[in-house]
Amino acid sequence: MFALVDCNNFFVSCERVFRPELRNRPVCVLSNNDGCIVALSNEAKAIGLKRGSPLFKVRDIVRTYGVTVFSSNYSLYAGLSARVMRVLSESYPDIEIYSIDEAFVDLEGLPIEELPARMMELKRKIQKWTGIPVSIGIAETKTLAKVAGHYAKHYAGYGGVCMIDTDEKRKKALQRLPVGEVWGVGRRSQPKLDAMHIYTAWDYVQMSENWVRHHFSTIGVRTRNELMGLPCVETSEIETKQSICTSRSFGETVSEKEQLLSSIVYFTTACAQKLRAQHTVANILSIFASTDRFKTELPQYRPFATIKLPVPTADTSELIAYATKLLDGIYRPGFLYKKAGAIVSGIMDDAAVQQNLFDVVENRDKRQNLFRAIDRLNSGGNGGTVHFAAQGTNERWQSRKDHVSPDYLNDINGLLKVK
DNA sequence: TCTGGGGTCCTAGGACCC
DNA sequence: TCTGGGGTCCTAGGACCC
Repeated sequence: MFALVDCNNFFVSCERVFRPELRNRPVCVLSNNDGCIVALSNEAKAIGLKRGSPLFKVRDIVRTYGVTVFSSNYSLYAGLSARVMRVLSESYPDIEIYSIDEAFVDLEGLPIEELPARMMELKRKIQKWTGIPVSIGIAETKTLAKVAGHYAKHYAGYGGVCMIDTDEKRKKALQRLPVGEVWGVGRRSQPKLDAMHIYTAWDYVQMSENWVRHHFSTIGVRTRNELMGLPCVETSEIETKQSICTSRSFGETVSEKEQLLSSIVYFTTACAQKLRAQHTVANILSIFASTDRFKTELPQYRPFATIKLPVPTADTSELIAYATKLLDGIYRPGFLYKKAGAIVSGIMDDAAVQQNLFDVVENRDKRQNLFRAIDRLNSGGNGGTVHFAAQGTNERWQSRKDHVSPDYLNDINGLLKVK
């Protein structure tokens, strides 16, 4: 059996840990640049707010109901996530962290009849030790555990823990679940499925394997098997990422090349740091920029440029030099740029770098030590302690964060603000 | 005034090889 | 008269996840 442990309204719950007076109140957390709602409390959902809504379109609701709004505070969420996962893994060593707010627990070997009580105890412990409420679904496949988690979260009667352990319960659960809610199917496919008169997860598993393969490929077959109780979803063993993208919308549009370049330098620097953090190098670098796609009355320009590097690298200054060249090739004056980013791909282990006969960079080993030192200085809550001059400081493109909470976990001044 | 930021996987089709 | 069969690799696009 597997358990899925899922933090409830995670970003909102993180903010509430340090602002307990906000329990039972409508609360939202916004995306980067204070753009869209990405997390909501149940009270915010109840007054009609939805995930994905741009804040400016729901200002009236926010004002009328006195909704508390937060800019996203990612280091806070990452810190609390680590605490939740630590509590989890101390009780159950075989866990798979699936996302910032979810983990699967392998319950093999434990008596099934004990599982509900054990998971209830786990839920209580996570709540008490971290302040984060969770829901737990238990079933014999990960997809069914997700289904069980759905019921645990949305039906108060379960008390936050739901187990699907018999065919009868499975049938009931699937018959009441719209197929678009199933993990791996997705809402985009719901209209297509509706047209075929497949409305529930139960309808979906009634179709033949060949039919599912034809219409929804091998992934669709896997999902069908999982819903029937046949485990097909492997433990994900993606330890290193195959591509890394860093990009942001700007707080204000920029048109000067120097401004755009400083943002590209910042994004490239972040990519290099992420490469080093997973002990890899990359041999493809891409950059892109974009005007505001919502302002259709303005001239639009969305250039993208890419280059294959002679030697794979995670050297910030080397990547910055290539990124600068790429920008030279695509920059056009007269446009108002609203977003930009950098992508590294062609990623491989840093121990497996092939030497290039025409390599012009000297002292690669020494430079590696340099960046190791820089990464140490910038680690923990000390991001930005050391950076390249080309990145600039306090540039206009930096994201808006009008409602950000203190950095409670890393900054003593933040803690002092807790009531 | 104002609309997020990451990732992964699969398939089809074309280019190219023998 | 008449034109196979089998493979790999790459890319673009779509769909999914959080």
